[in-house]
Amino acid sequence: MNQSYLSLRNKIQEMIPLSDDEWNLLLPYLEEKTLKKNSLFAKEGKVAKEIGFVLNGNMRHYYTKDGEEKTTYFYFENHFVCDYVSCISKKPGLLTIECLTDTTIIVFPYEKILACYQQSLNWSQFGRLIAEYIAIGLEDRMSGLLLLSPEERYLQLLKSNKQKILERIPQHLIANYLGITPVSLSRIRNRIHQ
Amino acid sequence: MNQSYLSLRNKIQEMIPLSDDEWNLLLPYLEEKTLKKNSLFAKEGKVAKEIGFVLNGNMRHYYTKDGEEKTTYFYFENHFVCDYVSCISKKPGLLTIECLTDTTIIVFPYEKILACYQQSLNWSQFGRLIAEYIAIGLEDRMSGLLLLSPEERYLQLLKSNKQKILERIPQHLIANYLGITPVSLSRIRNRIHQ
DNA sequence: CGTTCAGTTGACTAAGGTCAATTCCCGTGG
DNA sequence: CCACGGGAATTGACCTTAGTCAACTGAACG
Repeated sequence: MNQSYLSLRNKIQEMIPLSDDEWNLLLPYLEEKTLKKNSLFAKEGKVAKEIGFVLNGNMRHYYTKDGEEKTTYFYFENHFVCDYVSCISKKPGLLTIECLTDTTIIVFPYEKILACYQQSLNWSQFGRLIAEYIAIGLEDRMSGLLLLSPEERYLQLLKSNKQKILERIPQHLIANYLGITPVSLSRIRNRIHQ
Repeated sequence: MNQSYLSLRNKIQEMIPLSDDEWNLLLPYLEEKTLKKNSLFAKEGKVAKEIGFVLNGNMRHYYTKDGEEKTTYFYFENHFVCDYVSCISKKPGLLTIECLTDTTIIVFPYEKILACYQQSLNWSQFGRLIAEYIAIGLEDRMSGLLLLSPEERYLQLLKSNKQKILERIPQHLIANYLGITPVSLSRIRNRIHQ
């Protein structure tokens, strides 16, 4: 069997048990794709219909306000990527998801996995766990914005286990992720390192 | 059957179908409680273990930073109330949930409904839908904080369908909910109404 | 008729944004 | 090997916006 698909199956099986029969409910709809650097996986204003799973490369997602981008998430290999809120609400998304490098992903239609949720208790549990994971991530992000100053958010990032972000993402995008301008991040760094 | 419990069952059945057998999985664990004004349903730093359903009264939840409260949600009758992120992550919550009036609620242990999720496909779908509802709410809140100025958040609240908040919540708590001080909200109102 | 608390108003402060100039870093071509 | 070009990062001067603190107003209630 396709090695890429196997890594997706492994990812899912870290969360729930999955028989071959259950896996075969989704398998026919999987597709491997390659996306060029700077291309978009999801676009603000469109209803998201596909879920992706990153095999390699990295991506970010951002909200847009008056032409300004507000990054809130980076995606790396071995993670799901999707404007999940748009998928589940079936409303136009606020998010744009962009490839920061050439990226290979597995994609499948949200409606197909929704059908799995409705046929299998294990799949349904998976649907719950994914939604819970999204909710936990959103609360983490929101509480950071609400409770921490930009400087505290930067310090928290330094202490966090998100080393991939610090290692692989350029500083002006990290600034954007922290909700500040590159100029401000530069000053914060200057302040911190005396 | 207890009329209060029926209104909970109706609420659930707006989301999923539920047989008597399925309902009976949860029923033994339901309990009606009355909470006094200013008492707490959940406390920051504790792992939340119960889900509530408001029969009447209202509540708010807030995050705390350096002794300051940051309100992000108000609860009214006929809604679930819970630090759901703490329940599902089994980690100490960031939220405190406080009664703004005397309040009657139905409560049940999270672990009991989790057991329902694991036994019944319908209940499992309910678990997914609840988590999705929470995620949608959190994204809405986060994107507002990220994309809108305090004044824009106030204008959005005025246009929204959250009339209950404007009608029943005092202005200093609305200011807190908008992420600003009562002083700033007063100035914004002054600006808007010329 | 005070007491209290929410809300308003004014003066000042703090923190990050904006704009522009400068420096740094790195890859490319002569 | 060196010079140049371009984007990223830094720095300085100034601006904007909400916060803070304090004084004041007004309505509710005993």
